[in-house]
Amino acid sequence: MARPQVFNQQQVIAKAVECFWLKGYSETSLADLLNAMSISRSTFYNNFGDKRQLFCLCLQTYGQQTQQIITMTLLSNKLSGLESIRQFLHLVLLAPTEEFSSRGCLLVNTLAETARVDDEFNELAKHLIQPVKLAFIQQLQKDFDQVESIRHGEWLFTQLLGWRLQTQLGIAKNVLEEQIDWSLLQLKQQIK
Amino acid sequence: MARPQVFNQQQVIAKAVECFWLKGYSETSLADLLNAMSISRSTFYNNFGDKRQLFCLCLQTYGQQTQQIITMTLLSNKLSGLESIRQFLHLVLLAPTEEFSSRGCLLVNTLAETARVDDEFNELAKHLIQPVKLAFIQQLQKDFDQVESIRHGEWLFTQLLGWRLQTQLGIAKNVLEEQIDWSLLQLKQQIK
DNA sequence: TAAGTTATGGAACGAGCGGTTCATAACTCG
DNA sequence: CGAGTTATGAACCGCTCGTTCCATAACTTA
Repeated sequence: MARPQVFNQQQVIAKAVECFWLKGYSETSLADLLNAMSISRSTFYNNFGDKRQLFCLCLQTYGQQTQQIITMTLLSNKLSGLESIRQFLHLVLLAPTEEFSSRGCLLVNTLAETARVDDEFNELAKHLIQPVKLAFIQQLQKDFDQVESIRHGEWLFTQLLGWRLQTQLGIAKNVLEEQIDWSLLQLKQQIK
Repeated sequence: MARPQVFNQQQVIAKAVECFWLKGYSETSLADLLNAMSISRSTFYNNFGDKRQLFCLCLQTYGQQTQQIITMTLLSNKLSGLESIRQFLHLVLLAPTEEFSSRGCLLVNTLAETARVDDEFNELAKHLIQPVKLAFIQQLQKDFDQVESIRHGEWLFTQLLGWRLQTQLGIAKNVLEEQIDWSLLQLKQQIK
């Protein structure tokens, strides 16, 4: 009875994610989005509300993909706690091509961009990145008690934030790898 | 022969720094600046060129102040290498009031905001923050050889970036202090 | 006083922004 | 076919942005 949607919803959202990922929320104009998504202005507003709503949707989509990476690496339970964390860090920090790693992480970028400026976005990003920290803590509980797992998990999370910023400043991959290995080594030496 | 400048140049620049520090470059409007600086539109353009030029000036001013903190703490040479680094970190991360520490660091904020978006600003911020990393390395050379000083200095610098982000996300001061102490402890244990 | 410099307020600019509206065309299915 | 839904492009809105210009006033010094 009705004309079907011609565009692939997920594909179009993926394009929007890429825009926001590349330039951040405020620097991404509607023209940028429409161009990348290859839809008309009208279709945009009919389907996605407005720019803010689309951005929230993009954050959530990105968050889900992050969840999948966590599930694949951190929660697969094949490796020891620290080794699964190492695998995760390698996957998100070292494995991507230069073009991708220079984008950083959409959630971390959003945290930095919207801090002190946009509470709604900031809270959402903060919420969506929590699973990473929690997964760290969960893995560390294989080797440490509750209190130490939390302490070390939060310590690692802080470093992850630093590394994500560093990848955008153009840190050399081998330096980054050394730092990751060294940090994990410090934790390994704490295991009784 | 001429009417003297009525406003205090340094004071007015300090106000501009505060604006950019609070909301970042793009979110700070000219109206915000004029209001905070208490000067007219015309005076603004006559004295500071335009918004971009003023921002560069603010970054440099902030960089100089950072230099002074470095000189006071890191290069005073009264303490051991690691202890002077601890003093520096305490001063910039723990000592400020909640209102101040939630602003983060103007240079780090700028790095995050302008990455992938504005090369000129990004390069300038990157340049102005180098002294911090170099001072770390310089201090570590009291206890480590050249190669290890560089490695550990860059590692600490990465953590500083993470901590600066964390302070904006509202990390508890005591957790932050624990992390700093723990990181420095790891380095201390490396001293032969 | 007169010349020269600096500050001021206000008007106006062009451009870009996000968002709305509308008429029209494309399409599916009863 | 015709009802109902979806997509489209173009025009348009009001707003804010950074920036420029100008006439005028305030002030110092020769």
